[in-house]
Amino acid sequence: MSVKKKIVRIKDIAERAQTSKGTVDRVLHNRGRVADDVRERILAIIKELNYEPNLIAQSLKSQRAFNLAALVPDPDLDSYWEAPRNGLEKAEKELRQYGVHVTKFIFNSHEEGSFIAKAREVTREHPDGLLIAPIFYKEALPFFKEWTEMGIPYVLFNTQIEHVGPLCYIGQDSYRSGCLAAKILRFGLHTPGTVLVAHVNEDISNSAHLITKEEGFRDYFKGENLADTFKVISSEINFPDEEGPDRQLDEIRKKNPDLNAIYVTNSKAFEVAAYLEKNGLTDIKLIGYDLVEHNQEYLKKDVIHFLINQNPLGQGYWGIHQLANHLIFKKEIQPIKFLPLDIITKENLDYYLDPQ
Amino acid sequence: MSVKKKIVRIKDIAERAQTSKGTVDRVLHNRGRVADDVRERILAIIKELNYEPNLIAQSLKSQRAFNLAALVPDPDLDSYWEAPRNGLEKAEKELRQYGVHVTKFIFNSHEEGSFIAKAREVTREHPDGLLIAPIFYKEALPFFKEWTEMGIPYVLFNTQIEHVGPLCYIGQDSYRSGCLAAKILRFGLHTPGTVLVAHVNEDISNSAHLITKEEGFRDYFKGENLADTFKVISSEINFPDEEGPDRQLDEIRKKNPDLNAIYVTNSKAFEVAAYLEKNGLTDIKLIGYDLVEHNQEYLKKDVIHFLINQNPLGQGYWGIHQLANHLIFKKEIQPIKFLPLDIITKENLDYYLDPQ
DNA sequence: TTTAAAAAAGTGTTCGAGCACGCAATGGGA
DNA sequence: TCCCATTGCGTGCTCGAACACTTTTTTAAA
Repeated sequence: MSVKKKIVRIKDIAERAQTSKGTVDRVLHNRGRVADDVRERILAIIKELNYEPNLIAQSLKSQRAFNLAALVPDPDLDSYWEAPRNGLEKAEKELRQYGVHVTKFIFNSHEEGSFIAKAREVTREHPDGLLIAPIFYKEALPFFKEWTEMGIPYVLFNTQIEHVGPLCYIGQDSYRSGCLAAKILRFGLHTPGTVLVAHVNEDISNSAHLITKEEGFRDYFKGENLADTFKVISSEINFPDEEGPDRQLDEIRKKNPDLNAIYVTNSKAFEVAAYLEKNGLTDIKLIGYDLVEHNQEYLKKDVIHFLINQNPLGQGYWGIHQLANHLIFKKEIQPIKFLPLDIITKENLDYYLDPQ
Repeated sequence: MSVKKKIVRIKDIAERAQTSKGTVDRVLHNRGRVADDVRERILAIIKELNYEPNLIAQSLKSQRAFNLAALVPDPDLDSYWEAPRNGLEKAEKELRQYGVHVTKFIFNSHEEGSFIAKAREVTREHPDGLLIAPIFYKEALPFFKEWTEMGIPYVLFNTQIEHVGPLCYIGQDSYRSGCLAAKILRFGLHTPGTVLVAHVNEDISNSAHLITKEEGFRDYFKGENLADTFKVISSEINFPDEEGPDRQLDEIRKKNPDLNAIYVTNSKAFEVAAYLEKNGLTDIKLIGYDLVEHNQEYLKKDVIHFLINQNPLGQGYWGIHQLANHLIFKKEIQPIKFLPLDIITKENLDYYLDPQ
């Protein structure tokens, strides 16, 4: 017997309280102008009937526009940023019904000045909410203060920054991420040797999360009596576009002939993979991050053995959704939303490329 | 300059076509009684303006109730089925606004008769849609025919059955799943030896997907010149609750002293793990499926090295959503929705336990 | 040409919540 | 007593789509 569930409406409450829906409405929204005894009676009935507003009718009526801003690096300069853009566009599409519109402010991920200029633009725009990839730590700080004062909620993603009062952070637990990388490499290491942590083409001073990854990685190899078997070294490998990492890697291999695994802490594993392939180094295990096209190629060729997916698409997607949850649906927001550490191989790659 | 994005309404289309919203409505719903030339004009305008109906207004108006049924095994008898239940309850909660209500029909996963009885109940109830875990292949077939005739769309999950005309299947690609398990084990295997595929406490005759997993697993070890290095054997290991798999596993080890890896094709890896732990067999690699509690324990103790998550929660969740997409939102449904093959270790387990 | 039937097109109400508006009752000051 | 401000409360329109209902136009038969 499937009985149709009764929905409690404002009108029902009004009838029961022998008053009108206008009055109930005023009580619900604390708009005042209601006699105390009537308010008490209405509140009691609301509780008794367990009234829950019909979100559908609610959002149909309100129809207000929510202008969100997204401050993200240019995907044309670093293809890693394509995914967050797709994610936020997907969320925007879903939420357009609710009046959400996202304006993108694209900056050059290699120039602090460009970031500052775009951040200023955001301030001028005065959006209802902001999604930001704060890859320039120092430069971003004063803006956080400003936006907080202006009452603009902002969601951080990709790079975790503590104590700046964002609505929430979306991304990975960098420390755990390092542990996981270590665990996987260790599972595939058959002989004692040296393991390299490589920070490729990234300014470490602005990227605390890469350091955190290294910590997690090193701590794993410190535990479980692995310290005697494996030596962990780390290196910043920077080079201009035309060159490759060849010179630096040659040097490292000369110093450590027993090098048998490399952990690349960002999406640039393909640079190392190209080097390994060129030199026929098939017995060095390689693990890196993110499903950018070049990484996928080498993953399919088994030059890169595993990739950890930071789910950049999900970061963009959930970032916009968190803002919507806060602004539109008035939901409580968890200050940290860690996304899963997805382990990717040739065999399960497909499922992580285009979500549903 | 943030211009408010114009939303295209039926009325807008009507105005542009110099007709009334009633006519546009008839065109949109193929209700006929519209002159051909007018219909053409309206369709052109709909395309041009890229009209998308406002789902909010739509569902506010219709307010009809959708009674869905879920035919699933009892979680109290096999805790694996807790997750699908949670998933479908989560989906139900999200969709309650749209009038969705899910009635659960719980059967005993060890008794065909119980399945048949509950399936009959479903038929009697005549729901608007059905989500079903068809673990009893032979017994389910006649019901599929019946439900098709009654016009009840049904979504299969967990077990893929071909050619019965479901709305869609939700679950994993079993073949790929086997390949992946092989790939991971092989990555950790340092010495030649024997690899066991174990079907634990499951009636193979009713579980084609376990066979498919084994195929994928074997094919991986056939490729890449691994056939000389590793021997793959398989075995059905069945035992009553009080006993363990000890006798059978002892025997297998006696015949294959070089056994160095075991692949359990269902969620019962913990049974094998208990055996390995008891006998101190720390150098046998073990991989299995699903995050049931016992598996988690042994994963944390590193007795189980990896688990592949079949995302049973997601299966329940998406199953209900697919029905809703079909019934309420009239979306085109892909006949197969493969869920990702998530690789789980101790380090990333947390992120897969409670979704978002 | 008239007329009825059929086809085509237009109008108006409904869903539940939000909010503007307006009316009635009360109170205080002159 | 009159006037106006304040408080309390009710009415009615709106959002966009769905659909029942009415009105207009066309077509075919007499």
